[in-house]
Amino acid sequence: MSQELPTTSYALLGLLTFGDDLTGYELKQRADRTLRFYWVSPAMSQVYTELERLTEHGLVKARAAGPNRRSSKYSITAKGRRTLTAWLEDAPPEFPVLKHPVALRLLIGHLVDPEHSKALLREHLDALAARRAELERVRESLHGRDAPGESFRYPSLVADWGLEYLDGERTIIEKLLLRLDEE
Amino acid sequence: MSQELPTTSYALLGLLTFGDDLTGYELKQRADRTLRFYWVSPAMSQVYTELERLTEHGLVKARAAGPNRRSSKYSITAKGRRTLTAWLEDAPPEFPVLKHPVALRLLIGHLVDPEHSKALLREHLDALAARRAELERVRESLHGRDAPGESFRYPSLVADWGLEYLDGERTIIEKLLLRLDEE
DNA sequence: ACAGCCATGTAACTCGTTACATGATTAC
DNA sequence: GTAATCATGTAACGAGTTACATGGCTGT
Repeated sequence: MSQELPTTSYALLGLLTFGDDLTGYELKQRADRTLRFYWVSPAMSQVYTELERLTEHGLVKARAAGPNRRSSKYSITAKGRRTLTAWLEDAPPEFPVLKHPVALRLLIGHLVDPEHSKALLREHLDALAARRAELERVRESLHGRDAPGESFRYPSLVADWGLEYLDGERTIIEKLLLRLDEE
Repeated sequence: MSQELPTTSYALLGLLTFGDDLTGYELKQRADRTLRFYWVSPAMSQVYTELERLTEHGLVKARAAGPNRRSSKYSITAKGRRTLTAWLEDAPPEFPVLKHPVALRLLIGHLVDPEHSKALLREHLDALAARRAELERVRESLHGRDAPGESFRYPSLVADWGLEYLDGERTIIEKLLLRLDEE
């Protein structure tokens, strides 16, 4: 009863609980601004597939918006809200999964020149900074609606979490670079 | 030329570069002690599938060990070593992917009682501590072969990275809990 | 008129999983 | 002798991707 859909379905359903109706396209954009940092942002085609499945289960409902049946907006249903809440309350979360191509490469660093591993880590620092800037922009867009009780309270908490994670990673990499210099 | 196999294949191939030959079963065990923390530890059946594929590509070679053709050991070939090194040098790493069920749940925390979100985070602290203990045990098993130039230098660097990551996550969660108390 | 974005959807495919089947070896 | 662990493999499936096809809308 508590996890009969893939987690990505619940994630997308959750993005429809912020008070507005979205098209598939807009839902993908919201995923790019939120889910991407803590989960995955599904491909466009996957978003449509999920919306179809959620509709079949009665968890969302499409409303044709324009006169031309394009741009139909999806909204979460009462059943969808109940189902999502039950999932939150009953399904124990898995431990996070990290797929870290940089750590994986460092693991077998003995195959390449140490300078190469250092360059790898320095490039990762750049990528981290870029990712941080993206998330910082998202975080700023929530300002003003992020006080306790307001609609973006939780998204802003999670964004702060993400920012601190990225800062922590930067610190770790810098220390690793120092250790690699002691060769 | 540089990424014509899934990353998991290269990862398993990399685990065969530490100077010993392994059976599929032993390879899975090594993955559980290393890959699990920075990538994924593939299912047993997947390990055998990958070994088959790597054999087809000439990157590993099986040597029947016992008299009974069971327990055949796999070793990396010269071509496998060249291919893996080329992958390390030429294939630019993707940005890490984090699938974080706890962050995902907190994102839609407005659907549940704040006490529930706090319990979620406290349970996550327990899970983090357990994971840390596992990794700490792995880290300790590398002591003595982890000096610069020694075979487990890089695995130990990555293990330290993992430990610091887990410590950082703990700190972040503790701060989040404090902020949630200000409701 | 044309570029670029908005918008939806299908088909083929890959990765990786779970469930299942099977048997050898080791410890008690 | 029997339970646990070692060890290998197959089959069915699910989640999600890329590539492709299509067409509407907007700004210049």
